Amino acid sequence: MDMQALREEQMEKASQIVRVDDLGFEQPTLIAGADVGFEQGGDVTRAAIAVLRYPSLELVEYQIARIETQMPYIPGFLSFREYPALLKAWGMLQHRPQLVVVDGQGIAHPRRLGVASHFGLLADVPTIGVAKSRLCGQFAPLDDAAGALQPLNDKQEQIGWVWRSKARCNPLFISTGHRVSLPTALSFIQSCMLGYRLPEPTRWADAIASNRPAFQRWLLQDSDNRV
DNA sequence: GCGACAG
DNA sequence: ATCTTGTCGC
Repeated sequence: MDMQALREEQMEKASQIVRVDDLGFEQPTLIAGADVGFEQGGDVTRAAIAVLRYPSLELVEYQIARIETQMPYIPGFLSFREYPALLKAWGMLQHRPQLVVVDGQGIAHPRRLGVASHFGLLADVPTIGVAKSRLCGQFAPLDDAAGALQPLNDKQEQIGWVWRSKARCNPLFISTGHRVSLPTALSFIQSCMLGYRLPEPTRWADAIASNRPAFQRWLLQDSDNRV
């Protein structure tokens, strides 16, 4: 693959990313979490999108899309590996979320186009990037207490936040995906917490993509409700 | 040249 | 990311 061409595509699309609030709603009614996993040694890419009601944060719908893996994982080029499956899952949704929390960086990326930004631009939906580790940028030492916050900076500009969502847990890396400002990205994620390290949209998407016990229990309860 | 490096 | 049991700490 032509890495230089991908790099230029990133820079071109990054210039289209909207970093200020252009949400299209006062308070959202439906939000979503998106996560991607892999099967069969990496040959199959699986994207899960969970739709939650806001602000109650109950799960109302989920979709799982599976496609043949298109690209290897290369740091800085994750979005090209993950967005095709994400777009497929997005197209399968019966509900239309007004904002999507994507597992990965938004503009906290060397060329300011992490997977959250890339997906948000292609789907034309407001997105926020929530990553579990750092890709680039620097930040001051973070206090141990839950709620500790530091700006994530790179080349004289703030590209995100480092936020300890829970005590004794590694911090989250939160950044603008698309059509959301940095302050809004942080406060919105803070309004999606229920006592765990990860915000609910991400937590549900992760549980669904990995078929976790919490998701299996929800499936049972849901089938009982339908009977 | 060397180290770092989302998922 | 994924492969996987027990184990340490609150």
